[in-house]
This record gives sequence, structure tokens and C-alpha cells, in this order.
Amino acid sequence: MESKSFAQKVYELTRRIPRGQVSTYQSIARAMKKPGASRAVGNALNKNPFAPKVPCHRVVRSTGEIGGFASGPKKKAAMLAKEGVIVKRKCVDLSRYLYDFKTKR
DNA sequence: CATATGACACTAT
DNA sequence: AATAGTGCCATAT
Repeated sequence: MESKSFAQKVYELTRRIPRGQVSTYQSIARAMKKPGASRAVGNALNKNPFAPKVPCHRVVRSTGEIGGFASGPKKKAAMLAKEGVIVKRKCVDLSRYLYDFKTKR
């Protein structure tokens, strides 16, 4: 029985993304056993009631493109760059910065 | 319950 | 490579 809402799970996962790394909408959708819900993930993050609490700016598209952002995708790119993620033409190198939720620490 | 919306993904052109 | 069309899923109305 899922006591937690879909969006709730999205926040929990997004919250784990360490500084200097990123994740994708699809990766998050998969992590919650709902592959294909990548769009719904974006919707949840768009609401993002836990603004600074959840690093939603660390979530990009599966293609590496920055994607959207409530305050403007430009802002998103700037924040990422500030955290150490190299953003080239609104894109990031997923093979380098993608965070694996299975990673133990 | 039906329709519309959107911080996505994939395929075809 | 860039654009358009289609599919997908969770919410809002």
C-alpha cells in the first residue's frame, strides 16, 4: 500500500542526488518502478514544494539536455555549473555526472 | 468519468 | 543535425 504519493517519492529520490552530480527524469521514474513516467516526474518537480530542500536543478533530460526549470532553464544551468557540473550548450555529460541511485555509500 | 496540461522520451522525416 | 509527430504518465479542472 503506497501511503506515499507519486510526487512524494520523486522528492525523496531527488533529495539524494549529491552536489556536483545529476540525474534524469527517466532514471528517477525507473527508480520508482514506473518506467515511462518521466513526464510525470517532471510535473512533480515543477510543483516542488520543497524548493531548496530538493535539488531539482540536478535533474536533467535523458539526452543530457538541461530541460526545463520553473525559474528558467538558464538559471538551472548556472546552478549546475556552480556545483561543478560542466554545462556545454545547455547539455551535460551524463556518462560523467549521472548519479546512480543504487550507489551505496 | 472526460479533457487538458506539462521541468519527458522515442521515432520518423 | 534539427523539427515534428506520437506515446506515456500523474495531476488539475
